Amino acid sequence: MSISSRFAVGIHILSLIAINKGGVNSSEFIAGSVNTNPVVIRKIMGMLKNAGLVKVRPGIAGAELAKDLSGITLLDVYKAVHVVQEQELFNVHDNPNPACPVGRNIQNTVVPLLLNAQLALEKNLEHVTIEDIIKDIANKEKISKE
Amino acid sequence: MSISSRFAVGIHILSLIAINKGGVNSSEFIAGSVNTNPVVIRKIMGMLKNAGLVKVRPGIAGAELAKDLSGITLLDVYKAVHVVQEQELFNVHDNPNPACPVGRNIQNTVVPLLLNAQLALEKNLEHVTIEDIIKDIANKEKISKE
DNA sequence: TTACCTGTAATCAGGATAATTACATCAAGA
DNA sequence: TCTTGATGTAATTATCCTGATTACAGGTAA
Repeated sequence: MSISSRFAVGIHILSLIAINKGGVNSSEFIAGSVNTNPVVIRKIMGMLKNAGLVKVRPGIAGAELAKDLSGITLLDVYKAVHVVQEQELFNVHDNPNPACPVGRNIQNTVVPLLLNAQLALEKNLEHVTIEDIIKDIANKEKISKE
Repeated sequence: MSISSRFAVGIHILSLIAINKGGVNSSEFIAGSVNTNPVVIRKIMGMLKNAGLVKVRPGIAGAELAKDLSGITLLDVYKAVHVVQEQELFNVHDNPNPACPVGRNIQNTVVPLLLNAQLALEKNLEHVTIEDIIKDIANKEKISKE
């Protein structure tokens, strides 16, 4: 099991739009940087648009950020691209045997614990913004030029 | 995307073995409580055995815990049943374009952040033991009898 | 020997992913 | 207005994982 790369691609897209501000961020241009098909980019871009992170219009080439860099967290992206259903990171078997003490209690016992773990993950993602990513990339570029 | 229910079933199995201590925990018995096929149980049991959490022997009915209840954490179970590959909860697209400043840095920038989030999840699981689960089940049973 | 268990390979349907083709729709310039 | 080139989306495909199931090899004890 692995969380879809849509998430990482979403981060890539937003970072690229931010860094290439002024340039024309068409789906083909972005696909070239991500190294995938433009349709894949447009699909993910649609999700980012629905989440209010990005402005795109049919027929007009290019995309812009709809929010300030520092106002977009990785959690925003994660939720936007629907890589994990709400409260469903962990799958729990259903229909355990109600005639068994373990069977009839396991769900109520385990589900809150797993939700808690999922929450810990998501809280962590909330503390990083696209601005942080951009700064890190700029930093790495600077270092490599030295 | 969803993390395989093997994890929840693994917890179920260990809890059942603990509570039914003294009884014969055959794969068929456990399957009856989980409500699945005995082969599914045996496969997961094999993983729990490889991880040193459980003792089972070919030909002999029943399984026992190989460790103390309080010494088995949810993280132990999670790792035992291989629901998430080491350091691969998040999938990152490969071969981004090295000719692009974002493309050539995105992996080195994003991977550590995602690993960090995965670690937050796993740390959380480490703080809960099978003993906690058993106590919670016992508690819920007691309440429901009142 | 018989009966019953564990271990495991093989198969199957169902669902998700990522890539791709095809096409409808829209906007702007010649 | 017509052409060009972009976005939006449906449909298809190969690949992979899951969970259930059948089948059978091998172990253990009465």
